[in-house]
Amino acid sequence: MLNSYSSADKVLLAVDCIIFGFDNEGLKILLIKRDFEPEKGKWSLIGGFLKRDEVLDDAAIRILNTYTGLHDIYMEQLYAYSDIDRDPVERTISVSYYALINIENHNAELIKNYHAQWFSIADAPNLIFDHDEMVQNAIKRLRYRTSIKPIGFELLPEKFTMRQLLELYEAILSKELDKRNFISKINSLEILNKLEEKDMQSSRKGSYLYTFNKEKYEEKLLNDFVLNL
Amino acid sequence: MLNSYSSADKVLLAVDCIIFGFDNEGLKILLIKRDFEPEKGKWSLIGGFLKRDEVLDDAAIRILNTYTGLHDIYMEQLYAYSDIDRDPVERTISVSYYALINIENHNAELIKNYHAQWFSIADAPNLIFDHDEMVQNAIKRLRYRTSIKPIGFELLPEKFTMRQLLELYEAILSKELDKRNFISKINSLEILNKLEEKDMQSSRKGSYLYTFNKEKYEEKLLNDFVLNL
DNA sequence: AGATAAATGCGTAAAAATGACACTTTGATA
DNA sequence: TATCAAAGTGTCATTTTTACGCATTTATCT
Repeated sequence: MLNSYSSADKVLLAVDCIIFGFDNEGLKILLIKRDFEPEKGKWSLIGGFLKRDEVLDDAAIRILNTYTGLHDIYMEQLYAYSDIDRDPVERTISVSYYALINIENHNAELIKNYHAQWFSIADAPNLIFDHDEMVQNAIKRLRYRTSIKPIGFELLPEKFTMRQLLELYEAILSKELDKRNFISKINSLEILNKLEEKDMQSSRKGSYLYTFNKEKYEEKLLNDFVLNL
Repeated sequence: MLNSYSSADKVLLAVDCIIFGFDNEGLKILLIKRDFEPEKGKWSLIGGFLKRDEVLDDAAIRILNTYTGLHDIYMEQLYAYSDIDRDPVERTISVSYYALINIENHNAELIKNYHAQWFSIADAPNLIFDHDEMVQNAIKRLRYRTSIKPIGFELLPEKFTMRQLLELYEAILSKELDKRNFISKINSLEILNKLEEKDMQSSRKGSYLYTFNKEKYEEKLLNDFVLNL
């Protein structure tokens, strides 16, 4: 009985996480200042190596937790990067994962302790290796996802205004949307609960707060649709 | 200067290729009868191991060539599969690639010598490991691709009839399409050249042959669109 | 009390896309 | 020359999308 493919080469397999967040200022990504060589002190995606007895999805979760304290984050696999010299130390293939999370919910404190930091997409620093390319591809995927699945549950606070949702979509798609049409399209998805309560920060009149209807939201997640914004 | 990440585990990295082809009979995939253990003699995707100094894209090309003699095939990366026991011999992560190719152009002879064989999607045998899952995901991706990029250049003969193109789309999407609407939608893409020449096999009247307008086709490949069939 | 500013809600006209549908043409064959 | 089988071709009603307009509501600011 065969117990190894002896002639085949083994390589290091890494995972890098692109974590998107959103707040009043716009779409952000979570980066860390690398605390080991090479490129120590430079900004990078949150990454680490796959262990021998670990599934990639789990590795992504573990690595994210190790560097940020974040847990219960659902990430999706994106792409495997394999340029020979992408990591100058040793041949490493890296599989990228991405997630959307709610910045407020996820304890800025903890992230701080771990030296992770949010950056606006627009003015993020240059990243090490091929991480900038990974981020660009992740943004592309995020845009696509936006057109076939509802987005927001993961990125907005529990209660949010229509304007916030609109601004989220505008930030992801990086284009302006007509408020009236946007509202009626979103309403037609039937994934929101309108609350009695209003947010009085934003204006004198105040704007109604909404929450996501979790059940309907998840139903929509299962069955792709086309959302034309 | 650091020259290894000594504490990290190394793993085998494989590539598996899902090769789609099309002929009068419909959409097919190319499989091989495994000539080594484990699962020797069973049907499987065309796969092999990444070499230490090789990029994944190149590995896919090399492996496909090794087992089928095919060359100059453009493949796209799909997904990395990493279940712990997906390969019973040794921990192996596999990255799947897929391609569309023209069955006729690619020399049935050569494929035969290499023991590779075309199977209709519908009645392909069960495959080893997680290869069935890989195929299902590739079909999903192929359908998606169909809705945002033109397809056919890779799958049809140089000259083809509208009916052939229609049947290709029907095979990929596995649904019937209205001939008249299909033709006008395809024409609106402006990627076809209508020839003077007719194909007289198909009917007494004969049907016009078309070729792809390579330039416009590739322009469309760059800029995604939405094709609603 | 009145002005203000933003949110909301209703509406609609024009443009675009979708989808359903049927008859004519053609060349080979008998 | 009548028949056949497949190719080829256009119209129109409906729905969806888009781009706006505008009157109303309401808490606050003066």
